Amino acid sequence: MVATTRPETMLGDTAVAVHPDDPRHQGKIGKVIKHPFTGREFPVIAGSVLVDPKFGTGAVKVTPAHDPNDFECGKRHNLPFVSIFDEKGLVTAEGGPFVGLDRVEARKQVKAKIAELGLERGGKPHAHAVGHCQRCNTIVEPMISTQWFVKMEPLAKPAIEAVEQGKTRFVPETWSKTFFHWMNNIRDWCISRQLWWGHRIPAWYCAACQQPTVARTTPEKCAHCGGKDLTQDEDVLDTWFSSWLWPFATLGWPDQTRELRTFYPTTVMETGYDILFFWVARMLMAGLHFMKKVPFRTVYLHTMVTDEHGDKMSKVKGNTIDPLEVAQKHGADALRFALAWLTNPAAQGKNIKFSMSNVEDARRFANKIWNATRFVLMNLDDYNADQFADRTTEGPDGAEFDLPERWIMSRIQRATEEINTALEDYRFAEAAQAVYHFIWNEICDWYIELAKARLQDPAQAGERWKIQGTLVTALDAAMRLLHPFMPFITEELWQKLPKPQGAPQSIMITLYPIADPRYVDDATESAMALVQRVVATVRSLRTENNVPSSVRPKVVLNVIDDYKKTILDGYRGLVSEQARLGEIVVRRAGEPPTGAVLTAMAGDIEILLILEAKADSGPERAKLERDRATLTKDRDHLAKKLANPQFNEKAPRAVLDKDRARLAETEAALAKVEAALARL
RNA sequence: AGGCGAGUAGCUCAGUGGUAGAGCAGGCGCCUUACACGCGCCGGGUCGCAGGUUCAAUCCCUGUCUCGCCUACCA
Repeated sequence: MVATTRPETMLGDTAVAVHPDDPRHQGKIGKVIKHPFTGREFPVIAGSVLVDPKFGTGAVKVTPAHDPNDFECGKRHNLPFVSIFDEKGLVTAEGGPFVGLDRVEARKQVKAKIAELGLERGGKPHAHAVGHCQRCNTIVEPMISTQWFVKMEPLAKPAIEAVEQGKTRFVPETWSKTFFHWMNNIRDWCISRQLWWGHRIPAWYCAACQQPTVARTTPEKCAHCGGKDLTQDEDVLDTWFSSWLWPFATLGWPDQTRELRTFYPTTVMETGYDILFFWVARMLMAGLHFMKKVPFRTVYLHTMVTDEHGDKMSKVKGNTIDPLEVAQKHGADALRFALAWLTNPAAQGKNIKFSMSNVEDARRFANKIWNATRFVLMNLDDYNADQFADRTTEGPDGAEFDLPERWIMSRIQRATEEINTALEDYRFAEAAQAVYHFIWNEICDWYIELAKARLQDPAQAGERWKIQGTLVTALDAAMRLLHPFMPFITEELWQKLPKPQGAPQSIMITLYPIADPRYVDDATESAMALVQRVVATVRSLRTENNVPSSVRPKVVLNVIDDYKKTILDGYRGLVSEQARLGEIVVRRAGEPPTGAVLTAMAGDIEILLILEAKADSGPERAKLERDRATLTKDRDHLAKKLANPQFNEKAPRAVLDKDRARLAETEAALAKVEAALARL
């Protein structure tokens, strides 16, 4: 008794296989079976590969001409290969009484005939794995036919060696494992395709001797018998069979063109990881075979772009996006930036979940850049680019520029460094995010804001050209850093920026920024960080306590060291402007002011906001209590850590010093919070 | 079944041996003369689970669970 999901194929059976160790079927191996319909006689064979004794009845019918596994089995056991379907899916003469039936009809009738003869032994539901056409869902019928293959092993070997020797490397490197696994187990490549268009296979069959003649041009006569009646193979070549020639065929090969000499091999091949075998590995093999050199030195593989649910885009499913439509709606820059933002080196099984909201975010970013540039241009009426050309952080008198100018110059270098490093490592998302952060959070949120009031202040007219020049410098750097990610808007805006004599005609031919260590300024950055911290804390205090933006309260800053006093004293104007304050007093110590006072801590700096009248102390108390909880937790954690003798003994000096300093700061801040709470 | 990955804030994802970050989403307040495609502020995470190594683990090791991808197979 055998089980089958496809009864109709029994017409082509030429054996029944059982497992050699299966006690149920021991005596049957070698016996001959008579086919109930065709009358054909065939053996019961022992098949340890094909048969899983735990599955079904432990006996399997073998149809070598219509099943890939049975085909292999048929070769192993020298079984006849009986084709029971023709190319239209109709039963051939081999099918005996069923001849001429469509395969679907044949299935019904074979089943009925089995029942009629009393041979049916029941059935049960079974999830089968018969192949279906992806587009029309028709069952695919495996059949035997003559097709052309490329012998892959001799081609694979040099490619494996090239990767082993590092002539081509994968980014991320982990893909070389997958590559080796596939290449070491490579199968011959079937290049025949039964499509109605494409390059016809250059093989001709002789009517006289049936032998194939393979030639570059249409042959006059059969290479074997000289026969003149030749017919070309109907099949066409697999598309990848021409694609694997891409790296050199596109450059004029087989002619030794200038382009071929210049661009072969190329540097980076970039594609989705699903293309690794289809194309990348094959280009590598073809390149080594025809050009004797690898086609590219680096293969960058990114994850697949899927829809927002993580489903692979496919025309059949209808979840594809049309890049041209997206570009039409949101701009090519937005589309490009959105993809860059999401593109990091491929981790297997992960993908880029592409959604329109990413494109919309990128478009907002483009809008932001546009407006920032507009602001700068609006303030350049009296600006002379040539005057500023060689100045960056100090004036002709040798005097340093003001804090914001020195700060953004330093930040330009940091951003440039970060972006370049990320790009060199193929971490495109990180690079894109770094540009975004630099432009939005540093240039727009801080530098432009710090520039505004000073540009309008008649008392600072002498500073004006420095601020203007620095704004232009920052935008110039920003546009050039962003250019690979948003080529169109950056060119447009860059063209509008004032430039000194002799500047390049297009942003495309400017140099990509390189960090200049001369402008990296740690002291300036930490001073600015202090200003930012105090401003942020005051803003938070005001917002949480509903102090309207029209009110400009006086503030007292109690600091615990001279460094902070000097910095905050020196930049009271900036703090006052950004935090919308009135008078600012910075002091080392003093009695807490009486009356309507709001208190908050910026690290260990105590901020006392003095109001006309104080209303509800609830929000202030809640915030101070939250601070107290956090600070207490931090203090306990640090104290416990530092009390551990093994920590003191084994931890690096720098870590110890840092933690000790942090404990001291935390304790000081906590004491001030406690005092403020007591006063409430 | 074998191979390869991933599990971190509501979502999408960064990240580092020294007490966690972004974008978006959410809440509150603002038309503060570049931008409401905006500005300011706020909330939110025992970094899948269990062991181990270490002075110290989200990060290293082992096991485990879940999810995904690739390859093979499913009479």
